[in-house]
Amino acid sequence: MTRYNPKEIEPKWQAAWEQSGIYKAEDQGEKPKWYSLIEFPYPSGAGLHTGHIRSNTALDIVSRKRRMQGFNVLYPIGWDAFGLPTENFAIKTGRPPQEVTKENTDTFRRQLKSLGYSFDWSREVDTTDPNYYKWTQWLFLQFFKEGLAYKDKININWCPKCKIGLANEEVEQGSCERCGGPVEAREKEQWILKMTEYADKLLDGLDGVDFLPEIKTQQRNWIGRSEGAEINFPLSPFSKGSTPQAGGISSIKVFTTRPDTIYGATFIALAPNHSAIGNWKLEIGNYPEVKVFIEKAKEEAEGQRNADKAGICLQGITALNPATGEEIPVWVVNYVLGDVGTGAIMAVPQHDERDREFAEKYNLPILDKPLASWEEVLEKTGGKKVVRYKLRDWVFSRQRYWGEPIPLVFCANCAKEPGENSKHEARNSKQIQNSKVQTENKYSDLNYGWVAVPDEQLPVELPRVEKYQPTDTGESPLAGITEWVNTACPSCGGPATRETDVMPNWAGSSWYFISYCIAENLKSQAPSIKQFTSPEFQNKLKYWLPIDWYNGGMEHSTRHLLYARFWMQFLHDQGLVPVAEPFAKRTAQGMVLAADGKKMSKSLGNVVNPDELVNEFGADAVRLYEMFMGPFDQAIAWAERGILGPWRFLEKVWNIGSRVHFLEERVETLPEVKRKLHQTIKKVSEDIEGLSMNTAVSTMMEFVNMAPGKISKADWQLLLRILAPFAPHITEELYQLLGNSKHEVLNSKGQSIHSQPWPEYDEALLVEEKFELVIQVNGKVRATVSAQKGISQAQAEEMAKPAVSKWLEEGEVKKIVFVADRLINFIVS
RNA sequence: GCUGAGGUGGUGGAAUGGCAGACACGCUAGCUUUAGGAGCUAGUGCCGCAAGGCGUGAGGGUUCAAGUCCCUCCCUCAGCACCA
Repeated sequence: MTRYNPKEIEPKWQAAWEQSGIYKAEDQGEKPKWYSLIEFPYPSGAGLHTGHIRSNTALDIVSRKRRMQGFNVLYPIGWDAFGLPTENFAIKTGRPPQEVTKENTDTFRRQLKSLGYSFDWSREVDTTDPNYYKWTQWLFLQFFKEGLAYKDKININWCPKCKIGLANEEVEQGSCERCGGPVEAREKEQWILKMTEYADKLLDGLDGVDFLPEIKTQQRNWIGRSEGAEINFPLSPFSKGSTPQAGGISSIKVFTTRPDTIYGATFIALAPNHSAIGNWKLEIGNYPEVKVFIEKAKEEAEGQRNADKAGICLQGITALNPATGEEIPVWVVNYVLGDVGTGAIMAVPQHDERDREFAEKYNLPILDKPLASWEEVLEKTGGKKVVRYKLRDWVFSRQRYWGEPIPLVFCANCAKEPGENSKHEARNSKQIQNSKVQTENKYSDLNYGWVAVPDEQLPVELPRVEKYQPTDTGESPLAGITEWVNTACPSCGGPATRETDVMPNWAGSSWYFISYCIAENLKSQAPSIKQFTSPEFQNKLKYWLPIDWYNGGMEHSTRHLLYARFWMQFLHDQGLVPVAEPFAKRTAQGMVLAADGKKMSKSLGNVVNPDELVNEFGADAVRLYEMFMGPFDQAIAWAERGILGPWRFLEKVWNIGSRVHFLEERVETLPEVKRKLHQTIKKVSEDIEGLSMNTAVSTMMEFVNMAPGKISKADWQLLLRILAPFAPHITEELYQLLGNSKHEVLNSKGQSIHSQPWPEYDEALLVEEKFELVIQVNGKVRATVSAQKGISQAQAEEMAKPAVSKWLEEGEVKKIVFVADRLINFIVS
């Protein structure tokens, strides 16, 4: 008998699987399809980390189980390789990011292969490959052509440290989610995708998908739909010293989700930065004090948020409650936010905690007025129903180098006479009206003169530059390459300039999951609507979509996951993809923390290196440990010696499985072992579906602990099969050792354990004949006795009494509780 | 502050209202001439020589029976955060 030596068997089987192509997915066939997906990794210079292994292994197990269950499985892999770390590395070392990326993906590929994942490597994609991003660019142009990409001068979130503009989704509590530094507002012209147009579809789509509830909650919060009304509160013409037309303004527009409470509205509260205040300099009697208050409130807002409520009454300005006709004062308060609603509220102390707190502090009236119907209020006040969203449009430009060039050209000549872009502008003007209602997002005229690069000129390739350093002026390094920037207008042929901003790193990941279905075609075909809608593309998309199970990190709930859904909703509307919701099911793994409970990081020196682990213990032990270490969805700290458990387990499996003659000597498995085997098959089958990988592994451990010398060769192979998805190498080796194939190189699909059917458990064998009857006196366990299942209460009493006579004699038996096949409880007093 | 999920040995963690601590790490003792993070056997929640008692964040309750259900409180994590 040889020792268990993963170093020898693992590379051997990895090569054999690759050669035989058993993990290659077919694009059609008799079998039902199954599409498993993990988030394709960002190939950082640090290499694969333990978190990747956790996610990849879990879905590898699911995928392998599905293959054994007879599915045609697609489990693909690729590289999300655009992004800042690579670019920053390039800046530091002066090496082209293309070269660095190649090195990093090579490392990742080697590491992933060393872990024995059943990826279909023939569909590998790389977002930085011009043959990939020509399609990313083409898809962006579909948004542009439909008027869903627009350029506007807006205040963006600018990270001065990264020298990059950020999307709302990339800002966490005023800080850059990447570097943690403070984010400032900066006015810039940006390309923006009109994600708000899809707010309702993104919301409604959640109803039909199987996402973790917390992911749905996060998305709903992020979209933040609220239905309410906008109501104008006119300025009072009656009030002394007040005018109905103060500073050219005759009313204050408020947004409320509770128009029905308007009878209780006893004052108007404005945000400190409400635009009307500046126009009332002359009318406001106490303007100097108001100004001081506003300055203070702005300072506070930058510091802590939960400052005590405070406000100041605008003397000389009085509004009318349009429902009651009563005069009410107008206050500026620190608890109303300028960027929410209209920046003005009708304060109803009776119904709103915050208004009440404020009213009590300043002795403002609290009116217990009756509620009205929405219809009545809207009619009476001339207000209108409004739906508002927290979701903002997606700022899509980045002033950096390492991203997809935005495939647009600016032509001053074409800007003069709109013609080419007429459809686009017609749509925009229609949306301008909608957007006023919805989000106040105005469209500028900045799209005039922007011309799409024609399909046949895609990709717009990222030119090699000498200097990757971003600039403080907020211009992309590409802006400095005049020979690239200056080009001919595709529309009129005149001189024109290219857009020099690039796309955010979320662009390539917004559609990569459909790219896997058509990976081969994407490479060879030039992007065009004809190609994309061809049967060649569409049949494959129809076959594979939606993704049956997508697993990834919780941190992507409001970024990648929202963006990807938005792209698919849009592409579905364009008739380009067969489903609107790409992910039928979404789960998330918990983080793998370092042994010290902190995040693994280079600077802390607490990173666990997968290469060293695989080298020391083998891929199977690493995979098994990461599944065994704790509940899948929970953050968990790496334990130095924890891997020894799974390692010893695999040694036990090896010791049983490699003594073939022993297994052959035992013709029949002992009954209790057989029962345990079938219980194990059931438990493992179910646990995989619920991602309860830790208990699946422990169940198999229990079984292997009782199996030595008691199991037949045939039954042993059932254990190997349910273990195979977890530990694919050792199980393949042991399976072949039992004489299932004479070849070390698999030359047909049937010879691998991974192509064997998933074992079914025998329901009849699960049932135990005996059980331990628990005997309690007054609810306390005093004895147990082995009994036949199905015994009656009388039989149980007879068996139990002698065992607990000592306690029964202490009093009189008042009551007996009997739970069949479980326990008997004597109540004595 | 609100919402959700949690709090179980020295550690990671198991437990359809029915023997709490499965499985694993660690530890203790013994065996084995034992290259190796070895292997094997026994033990390992706490107190107690034992009988037994006590034990799932704290306190109360329901129940023959509570880690599990209900109430109050404390703490941890996640999400939202003055969203009108």
